[in-house]
Amino acid sequence: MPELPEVEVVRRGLEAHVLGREIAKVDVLHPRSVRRHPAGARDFADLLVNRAFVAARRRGKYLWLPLDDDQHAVVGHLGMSGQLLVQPGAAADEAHLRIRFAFAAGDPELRFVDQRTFGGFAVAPMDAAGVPVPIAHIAADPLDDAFDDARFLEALRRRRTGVKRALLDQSLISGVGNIYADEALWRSRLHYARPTETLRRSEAVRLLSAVREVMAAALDHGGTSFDHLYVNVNGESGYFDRSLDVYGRAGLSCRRCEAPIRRDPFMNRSSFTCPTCQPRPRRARW
DNA sequence: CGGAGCTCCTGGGGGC
DNA sequence: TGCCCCCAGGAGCTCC
Repeated sequence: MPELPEVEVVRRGLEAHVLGREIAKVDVLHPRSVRRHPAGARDFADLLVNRAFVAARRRGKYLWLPLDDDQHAVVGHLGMSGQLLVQPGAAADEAHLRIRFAFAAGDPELRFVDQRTFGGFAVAPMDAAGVPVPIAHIAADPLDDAFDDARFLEALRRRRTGVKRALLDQSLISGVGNIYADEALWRSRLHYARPTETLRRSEAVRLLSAVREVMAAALDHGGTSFDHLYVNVNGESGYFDRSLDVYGRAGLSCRRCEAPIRRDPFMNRSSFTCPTCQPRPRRARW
């Protein structure tokens, strides 16, 4: 389950391996992987052949590769299980290979492998700022220079929802998934059901700092992975679950106070909290 | 229009 | 051993 730091590692890999190379052939092996390309798989491939990627960019967990026509980009999301692999053409196809990008100069080729097919790609026009139109509505992520702290803190406290829901809302702040939301809330000692409108400014500031710390720590380790499905662009698995303080630690003791970590159902998934460090607010909202 | 809930998908794992 | 069901999750969509 790649989160922002893992996607950044993939972006760097793409930058190193696929830029400036003429695309010779694109095979779409599963239609669902191009479902965000309305004109279909054939059109997706035709728009890319004889073109080249000139950059590798990211916003939140979205990646895009601008083309040498200066107008379009391949844009996509890895979803839960997506991997971008740089592989020799002679390597056997992976069990869940969905898209193959082969280059005129030969090896290596780029492969999109995705077991659960939540991920996918499209060719889309870019807006004046160079952002693909389909993702122009996504907020900046907290590691982006363009992220406006003051504006985020204001918008957060104007919301009328639980603080974790707000963290997961990509129109407010992008790139925060379930794992890092729980980690950042634990660090800042906030319960997921805390109503956003009751957050003191200092608490909101602490929370934003914690989000950045969690992401930065993961990036330092070359991307976090808690799932064998996650593999970086070179196919090497990152592994960093020792750094997790609460996520997935139900019943284990809190690293701060030793109380047993609890797991609660949350939006058809889970939230992990320390009942002592993160007491449930009297007026809970989620 | 903001907020909340549903849906897509696959394979690992537990229960029986 | 085999079958069934639950679970993981981002984000687009729909509904109120």
